[in-house]
Amino acid sequence: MRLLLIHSDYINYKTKSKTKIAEDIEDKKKQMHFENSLVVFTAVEEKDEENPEEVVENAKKEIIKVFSQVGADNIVIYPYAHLSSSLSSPDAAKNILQAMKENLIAEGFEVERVPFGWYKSFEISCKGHPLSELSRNIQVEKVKHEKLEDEPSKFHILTEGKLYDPKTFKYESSDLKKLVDYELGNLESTGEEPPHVKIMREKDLADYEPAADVGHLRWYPKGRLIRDLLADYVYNLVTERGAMPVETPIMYDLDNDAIRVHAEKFGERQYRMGTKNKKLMLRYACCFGAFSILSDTFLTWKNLPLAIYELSTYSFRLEKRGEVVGLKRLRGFTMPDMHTICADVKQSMQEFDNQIDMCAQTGEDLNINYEAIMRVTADFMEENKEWVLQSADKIGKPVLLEILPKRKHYWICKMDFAAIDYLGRPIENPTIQIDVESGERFSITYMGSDEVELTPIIIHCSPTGSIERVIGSLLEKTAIKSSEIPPMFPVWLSPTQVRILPIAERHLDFALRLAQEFKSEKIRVDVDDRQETVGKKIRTAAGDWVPYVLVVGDKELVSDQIMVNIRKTQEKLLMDKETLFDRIRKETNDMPFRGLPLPLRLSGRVQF
RNA sequence: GCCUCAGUGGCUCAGCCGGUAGAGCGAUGCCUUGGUAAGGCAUAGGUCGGGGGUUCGAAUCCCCCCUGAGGCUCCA
Repeated sequence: MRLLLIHSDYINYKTKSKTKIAEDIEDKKKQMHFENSLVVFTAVEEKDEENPEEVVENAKKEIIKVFSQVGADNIVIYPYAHLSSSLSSPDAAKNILQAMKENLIAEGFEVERVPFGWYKSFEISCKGHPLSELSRNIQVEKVKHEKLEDEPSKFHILTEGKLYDPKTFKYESSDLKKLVDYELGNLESTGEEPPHVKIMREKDLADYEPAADVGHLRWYPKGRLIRDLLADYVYNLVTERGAMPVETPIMYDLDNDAIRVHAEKFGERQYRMGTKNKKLMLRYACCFGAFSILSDTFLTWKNLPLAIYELSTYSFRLEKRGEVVGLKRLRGFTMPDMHTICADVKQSMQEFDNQIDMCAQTGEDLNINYEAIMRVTADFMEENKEWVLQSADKIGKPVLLEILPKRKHYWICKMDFAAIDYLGRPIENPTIQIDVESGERFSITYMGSDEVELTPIIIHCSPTGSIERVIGSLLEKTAIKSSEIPPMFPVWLSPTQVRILPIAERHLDFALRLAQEFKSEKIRVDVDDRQETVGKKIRTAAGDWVPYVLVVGDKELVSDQIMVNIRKTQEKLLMDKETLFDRIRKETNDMPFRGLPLPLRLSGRVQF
């Protein structure tokens, strides 16, 4: 419910003509005048119908609160549809407005309700003091009868084809133990901030954008580079496995039934917007665009399985304020999202197995330890027990298995991979889900081998999870490992891979020529040409987490050997440049490369 | 959204039982041309998150709002 509260010197209105939904009224209510009134312009919304008692109660409290602050004499409830783009039915609105009036009268207030469903003229004089114009959004809790009836899930630890009780299982991995504790609600909190938040700002990767909504970030060049490299990585990963990249719009029309029903599964967590004639939602995943393409594509059984891929820059989820944190939980985030059309459940299970391998691969490539949770419905487990045990076993270590007594989402089987952060809490990253609802809902069909139209099964898969969470996981890991190795990114993701420090000004030309050689080897290099001491420059390079720092002075001018500081091992080694080229090439392997998005010379840089 | 805590130069923070805003880092300028984690001196920079209130006087006390952190809950 939306309220606009105006403390007025006076208000008068006059009914003009009826609309189709007009209520019958006495003559005296056709024209009225009130003085020193708190006028409550009210729009009753669709979601209010779920719990009318509560919305009336909450609205009453809010009105009483304002009333007592402004010192009005009476309350005028004025139906005003234009405050909302998702109105309730007229009957529900009339009932709720009437209930508001009666409840307020019961509290001893003088209340009048302006007729509903009439075209009216009105004149209002607003007092203009600070509290004289207020708007309120009255929320209702979703009625939680579903929750109450839910049987709890059963949890097991699954390893080498056998099930164990999570409470008594002997954990070799402390990460898995932490994940299980979290899932079963046994995790005690430390009350600290996850370290990645500070690091992402200190290292000029990303920051909160105060001019946007909560949970939307600005990305500086270094952070942008890492995002792009990770995006390139996932793109290569999925296209090599046959997925076809597409790009789809970020907003969808809620008048489309399939979209509305799918969107409603997400409830309040959507950004809604509208134009004059349309109600729109911002996508919270790529599903909408992907399904829309697939339902318009003619598919036959020979095409399946078939995968399309999109990197959602951005997906939007209106997470609750207290849930939004650093890179871990955002309202605008970037998610690689692949949808695979499978002929039937059996084929989807084969694909699911392949995608487990792909997700596990990302953990290895990014050097992040993932613990896995497999979640299945009881029915699915019963029918496919052998397969579930085998698939989970592909992880190569114990996984947590959740068995849901009833299907309550669109999936019957899913696997989630989580990294564990510095504070021992999971960051959910890759995910695979077998979806048995969306094919039908979005009218996706394919021609079977006997020329009958069939509905496919769809797998959702994010091979890395959101890009922001991947970066968050990498940063958390640096904090966890900082006692063992100096914090740094993998070399292929390091914004500066090699930094050259000329000792004095006369070495600058040499340093710049050397830099060009690294550049042409596709290595991101920069030169610290600032008028600072070597000690200071070394310190700055350490702060920038540069993997290789080269000091060049008089000796290097006359020799092939360069003094190289290696961050990872803390060694200082003399080597020639070809040796270093090889070393970096080996370390960055087949990972994507992009050039340095910053000035080559440190003296030309700005601080963000 | 609810509960708890916080917001002071670009950054990290001190000042907070009311009485003219401080430091370090960074920035700028000058000196120093230096071989491995902060060279020296100087200068600039703040409506103390915003609004309202109490007071002769508010960074400091009170109220509302905004932003951030933690928890609850939910997720990629």
